[in-house]
Amino acid sequence: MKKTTIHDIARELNITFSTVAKALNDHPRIKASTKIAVKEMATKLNYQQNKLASSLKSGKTGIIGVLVPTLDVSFFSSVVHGIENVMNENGYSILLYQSKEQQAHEIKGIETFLQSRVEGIISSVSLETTCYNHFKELKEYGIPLLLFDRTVDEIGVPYVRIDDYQGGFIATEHLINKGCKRIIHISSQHNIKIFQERLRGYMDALSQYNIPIDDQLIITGNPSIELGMNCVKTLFENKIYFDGVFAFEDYTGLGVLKQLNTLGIKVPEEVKVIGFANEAFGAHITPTLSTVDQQTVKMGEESAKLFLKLLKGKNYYQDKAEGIILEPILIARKSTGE
Amino acid sequence: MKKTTIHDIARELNITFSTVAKALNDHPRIKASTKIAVKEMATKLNYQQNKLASSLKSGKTGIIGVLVPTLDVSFFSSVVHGIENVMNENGYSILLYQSKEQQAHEIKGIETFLQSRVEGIISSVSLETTCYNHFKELKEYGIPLLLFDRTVDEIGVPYVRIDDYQGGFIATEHLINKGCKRIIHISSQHNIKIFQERLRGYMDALSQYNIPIDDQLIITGNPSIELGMNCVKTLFENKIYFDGVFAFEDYTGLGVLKQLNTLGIKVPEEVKVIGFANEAFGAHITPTLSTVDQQTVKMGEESAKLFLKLLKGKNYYQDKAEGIILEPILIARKSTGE
DNA sequence: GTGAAAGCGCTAACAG
DNA sequence: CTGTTAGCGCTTTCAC
Repeated sequence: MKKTTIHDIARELNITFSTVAKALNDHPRIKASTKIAVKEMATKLNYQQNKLASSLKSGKTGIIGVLVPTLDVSFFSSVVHGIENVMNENGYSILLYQSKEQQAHEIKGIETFLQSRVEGIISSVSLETTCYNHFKELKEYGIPLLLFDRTVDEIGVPYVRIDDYQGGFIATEHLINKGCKRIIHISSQHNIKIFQERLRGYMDALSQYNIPIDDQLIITGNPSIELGMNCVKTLFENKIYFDGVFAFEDYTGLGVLKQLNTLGIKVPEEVKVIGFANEAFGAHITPTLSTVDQQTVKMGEESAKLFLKLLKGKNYYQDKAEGIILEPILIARKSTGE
Repeated sequence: MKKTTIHDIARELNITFSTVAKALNDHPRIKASTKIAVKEMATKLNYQQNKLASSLKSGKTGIIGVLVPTLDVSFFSSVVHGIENVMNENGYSILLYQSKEQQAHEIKGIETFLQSRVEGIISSVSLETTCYNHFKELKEYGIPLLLFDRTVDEIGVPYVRIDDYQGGFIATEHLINKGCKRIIHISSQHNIKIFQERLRGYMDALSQYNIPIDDQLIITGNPSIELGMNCVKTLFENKIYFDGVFAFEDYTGLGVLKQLNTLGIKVPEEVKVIGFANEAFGAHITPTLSTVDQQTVKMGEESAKLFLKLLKGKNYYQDKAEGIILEPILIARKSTGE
């Protein structure tokens, strides 16, 4: 069935389509009575405005591209949830793309967005991205870009993330306060700023409390339960003593708990463990896992709000990129003896 | 900066824009040399096809609307993850909308999709939807619609879901096999088919094993940890004996475990518990929670595949709606004594 | 108040 | 092999 257009409405009412267009857009110079007539006819004919046409003409699509590594990780889906909420309230729609942690997909996603003439892009950089030209070009083209969580300074665009340095610091400090002296830090093997910041927070906390930094105690790998398990196994086999573990994300922390349990090492009595991200399972496992909350939904909402605020200003790209740093929140639970 | 169009390319090359258009679309009657020249110029000028214009003209947007209650529940985000994967591989983009479990938002979402001229909609019905006209109209308009998980027969469109009856049956049967005689079922207060089917499976399993159905043992409420906790508390206070609980979803099952633990009732020795959905936390809590897996990512992928298959046929809406029923998979863990 | 007309950037006949 | 032409459905001056 053919969709009805403003021409159909015009024909029925014996007026021109341009009058119909104005009536539907509540143009001030259109008589109230014809506005009513037009709108009645519109609903009668099931008229739905063709946004393709109006966007083509007006140059505004009302669409924001959201590019994330995957939706199958609660962190990202929560953030997207927050983004969609705010964007939706402000009349924008979300075009969704998953990079699958691959640079090639990221590039394709941005290309798709450009072709769809999105009014801006909100993204979190994939782990395997090493070259940022596809993001930098957006800036040159004047397409608004905002990065959240996995931000990259070099790109120089507005950003929203938590203070990962602070998060790493308070997590480590918490372990120190609970009496830990030899604290393992498990981090990422990837060159991702947020993980490096957590590491920096870890090191500074140790320094501040006069605990020597031991390279043996810093281990890297790919975020996973297995990583946590393997770390503990290896440390144990190499007879490296430790009494605290700060894992850069909760699944790795979970692996640590599992392996400690397998080895019969008591948590929190012998070893205390803290993760990062406040994944849903942490509050329900035994022992409950201490962690650092990243305010995911809020991160999405703040991303959308900052984006819209900048969009409403004259030029999105100011002299220096504005950003929001959310506070990491320590969630102390049983795994650190709370 | 003004976006470059085929006219810009044409001007640079002293040919007409229609030749450029054909060259870019690899039209057979265009000389190889000019195709090369055009494509080189296109990349040189950073040309990006304007899909708004091409969609407007061709009537094909390559966009699918995905309407789900929320992304802040891992079930839905996993399914959307699966949908996006398959759609992306097939050259489609996803326009995302969350209904927030409200009929009004659902209606607005569909309206947005219609205005954006999506080529179809994949959705899961909100809990608070009582009137399905907004979905039925899509069928009348000939807009392809596919429902997953929370499907509604009355709407009469293609669907993908698991066999919830079977899921309810095997969950209950599992408890019976483990020796339970008085099995609580916690279900939804909403009139949602999938939950009613789980209930039906529960009742049939009891009947088949000659266990009387006792209305006292069937409780309804809103899916949540609190629901599970309150159910156990109430049963206990009313001195209603039970030795098994089948919760219609995992969070409710988790609440049951928590409250049983608080009351000092041993799981699985005194009471066995099984949930439904295989949420991420279930494998990591203590005791690990038995559950029924819904194959979420596969559900998304199958939804997209069936949708695309029907779309490629002559008419999407056949005589009778085709559907895929995925098999529920019993995940037996410690909470049922596995 | 309403109408006429131009044009957004592209596709797809049809003409040469 | 390339060019001409007519729209897709809308927004937006400018005229009346």
